[in-house]
Amino acid sequence: MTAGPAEEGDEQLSLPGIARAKARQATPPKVRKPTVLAEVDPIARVLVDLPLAHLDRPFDYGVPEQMAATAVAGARVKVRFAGQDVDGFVLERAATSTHAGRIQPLRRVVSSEPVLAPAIAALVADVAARYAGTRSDVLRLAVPSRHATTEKVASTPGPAITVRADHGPWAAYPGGAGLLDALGAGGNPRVVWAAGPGEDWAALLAEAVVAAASSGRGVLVCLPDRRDVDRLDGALRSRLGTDQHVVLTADAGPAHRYAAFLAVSRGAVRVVIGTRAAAFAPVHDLGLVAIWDDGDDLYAEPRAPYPHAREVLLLRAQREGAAALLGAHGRSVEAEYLLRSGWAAEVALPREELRRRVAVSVAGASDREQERDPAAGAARLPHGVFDVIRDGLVTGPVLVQTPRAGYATRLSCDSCRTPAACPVCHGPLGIAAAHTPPTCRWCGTVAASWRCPECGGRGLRAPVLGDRRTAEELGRAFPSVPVRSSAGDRVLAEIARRPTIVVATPGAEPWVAGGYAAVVLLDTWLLLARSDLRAEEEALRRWTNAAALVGPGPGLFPGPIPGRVIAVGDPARPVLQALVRWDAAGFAQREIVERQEAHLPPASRVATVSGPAGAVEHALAGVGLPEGAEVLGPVLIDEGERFVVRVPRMSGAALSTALQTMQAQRSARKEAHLRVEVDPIEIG
DNA sequence: GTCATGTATCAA
DNA sequence: TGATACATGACC
Repeated sequence: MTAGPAEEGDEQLSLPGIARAKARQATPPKVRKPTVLAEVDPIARVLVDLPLAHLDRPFDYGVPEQMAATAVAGARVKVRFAGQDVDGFVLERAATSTHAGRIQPLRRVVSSEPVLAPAIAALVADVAARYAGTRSDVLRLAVPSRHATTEKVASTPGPAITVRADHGPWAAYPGGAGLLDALGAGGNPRVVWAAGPGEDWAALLAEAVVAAASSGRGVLVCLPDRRDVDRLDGALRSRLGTDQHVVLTADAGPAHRYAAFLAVSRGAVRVVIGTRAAAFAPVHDLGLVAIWDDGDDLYAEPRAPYPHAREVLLLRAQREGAAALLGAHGRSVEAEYLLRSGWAAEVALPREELRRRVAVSVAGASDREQERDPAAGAARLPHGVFDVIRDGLVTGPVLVQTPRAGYATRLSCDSCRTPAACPVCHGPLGIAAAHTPPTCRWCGTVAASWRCPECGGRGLRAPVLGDRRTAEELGRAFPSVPVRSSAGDRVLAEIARRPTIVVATPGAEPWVAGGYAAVVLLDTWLLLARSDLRAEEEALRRWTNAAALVGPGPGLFPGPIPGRVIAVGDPARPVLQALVRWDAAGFAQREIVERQEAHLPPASRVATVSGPAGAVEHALAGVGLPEGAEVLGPVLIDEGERFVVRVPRMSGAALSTALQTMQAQRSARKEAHLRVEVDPIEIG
């Protein structure tokens, strides 16, 4: 045994006769009290917070007698690891250790609060395995940082939930009542719910929550952003009061966040709603996981290992035997895949009910049409749109959705608006800086003599648009009507149902009780001009979400007529036809077929591996990739190179395991860190 | 990651 | 020969 600086704070186990002399020390050597270990379960298996993939496993520590009662499973502790103090969580207590070497005692129990429940420890391991990451990375996402003052306050459990679900809001959905009954009876149905247009989705979601909660089980709901969380929060308050559920969002302060977390982890509250991080909430006796609008990219965690809230919830439903509900106006490709594979059943409105609720049309915005109607004054608003706005304003507010300025700065033909493609590689043309010629954003070719392949035009236009300019145009066209704008950092949550023009960017559309009198979708070509693979799916999701805010049209005779939605764009595009037919499911099916042929998710499982030039290729060469794996690349990126690995969906777990092993081996060999992303939302 | 140990390398 | 640098493996 060697003396070193680490010796100073070291403790010893109760082995007699090993007292260490400190000859050179001037002060008399301190007599260390030998550590007496706990009588019952003297071993604590500790998950140590280390950034190293090859150390991502539990280590055994001795539990000193005085920590016998506090070092409980789930407690935060400090331990000595390789000579330094590090944080960890007690996974479990045990009578014996299988470790042959020396066993160090725990240094300190930071808090006896069991913040890492066994179910969450298992989930953390599942998520780490799924995303080829480490448990310590996932733990940072799953367990909020401690707030000691908050911890001292006891949590008071709310009374038992006695409210029964009301079947009324689900009446229009075949299978809706059955879903609520199954949840109320303690069953575990798995459902993809296509929320209809004009639906008060939060009210329906609240009934599903009430149904599952009334069976005595816990419920967890994830929503994309604060606004949607607030809506469900409101709906739940009117059904359950204020003390039966808790809201977990990142924007609450650390104290408030930790208090909410503790209320859940202590079992005082069993209904949790929140944004993506809430997917890890330690809800007791989980009976239902639900997610609203799972296609929203806010569900993708930007921190390693980049898990997606939908996948986290599905892993929990699987492991904890809970029901699952995926609700959305549109349909993500992944949700459609759950239906196709038979894992979930669909709950949707019948066709005739859809037709009663909404009528969608598409207006082409050709220049000729604008010439015919110069009085309109607004270059992007074809005649039909004015009629819809004018008619709608008779009874209520009209929503005008317009893509964000600079959202996709791809040039397009200034006469027919076809997105401009590079003549060499068909990449998107853009302008890098003012007064420079158009350049391909993929290969860098300067397209000085560009000519539109569709119409032969030579002019290019930059999409310099925005909600403000649109608002000005509409204000001139309808001078007697107030125009309000909702975008960016000035998002309106809700407006009153009176004649108003509301100009909003996608995702910022204000809610209006009773629905908009009409919805207008402008510049659809701009949303489609994005260059990534999910552009169409994402555009349809955004249009559908705006269009779904429509309420019944003016209904004097003989009852409500369908709410009117009009989109400005190319009526021939399949994605706009899907919108007209209100058939996001059909579009998702079509996407799945195309992606199967192109070996793209979800038909295939894809991972990207990036790192310093040369390192990635070398690393992948040494990995035992599953059968049928394709390695694509490299693509040069800022920090080096990136490869894409894809495998048949069946081999997804094997791919994750292989990449996790690769990371462990690299970290043991002290090789450069590689970034691995399994199922990235988009590549590039 | 830190720490301890082993082997290679070099000036004296 | 000893001092130093760098590689390697354990870490409970």
